[in-house]
Amino acid sequence: MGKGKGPYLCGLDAAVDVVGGKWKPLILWALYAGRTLRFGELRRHVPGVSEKMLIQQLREMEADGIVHREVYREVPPKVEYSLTELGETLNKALEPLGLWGDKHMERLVARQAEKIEQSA
Amino acid sequence: MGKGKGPYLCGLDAAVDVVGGKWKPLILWALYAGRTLRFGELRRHVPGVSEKMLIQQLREMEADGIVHREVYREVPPKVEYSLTELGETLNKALEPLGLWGDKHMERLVARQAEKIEQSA
DNA sequence: CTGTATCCTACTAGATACTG
DNA sequence: CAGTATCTAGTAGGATACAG
Repeated sequence: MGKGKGPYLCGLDAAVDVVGGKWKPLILWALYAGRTLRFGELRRHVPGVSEKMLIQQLREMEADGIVHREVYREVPPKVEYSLTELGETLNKALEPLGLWGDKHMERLVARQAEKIEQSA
Repeated sequence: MGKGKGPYLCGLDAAVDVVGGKWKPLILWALYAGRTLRFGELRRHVPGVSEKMLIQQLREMEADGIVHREVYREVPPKVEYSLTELGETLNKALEPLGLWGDKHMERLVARQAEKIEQSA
């Protein structure tokens, strides 16, 4: 996401461009409610993500102003990630969507199983 | 989206898998609030979309149970698309996100401009 | 009018190895 | 610990032509 697709046509369009993709929802979820995590911790909270993808997504979210990156000049290095105020407002706006997903999870999982089956 | 990425880890993860991608937000927006549109009308409401992509996304959304497809056996053919009840609940859950996008549109557009510049 | 079929490209994302 | 670099595979998405 965030690939530059021409002017946004509505707020939803713009917002999905910011939160969409395979990893960003999980990152937002991991940093939920003021939580602060180090790079390694965050990685463990997002199962299956590679270092490269995690960095890439974090950098995009940082540039979008929703993630804050705090570097401690120590040895060994320590970097902490958290949501900015804007990020918190985004997470608030995502709450109903998350609840919707929880509520209809079964149906969505079933549909997903079909798709995997088809591609096999 | 909807590519089969293993089990969902949270509701937000599942929901974004359903609404994510380049076109689905615009389709949901076009069918907002009980609106019913024919294929050609819908296409005009989603600028730049190809026939192939529009069909593909609609089929996925139909399979996910959020879009209803009504075929009229006439000549020339006529097909109408609308949201199901589940689709309407999804749109309701997306409302805060759409508002968030509207509110911060300027910032997001600016960030988007940077990205396009970089890739040039 | 509403789709299908085919081919093609660009980008997303994974694996692996390496660095301050 | 927290990244970076490179190489590669898979997939989203686009162009075009055709069909019921």
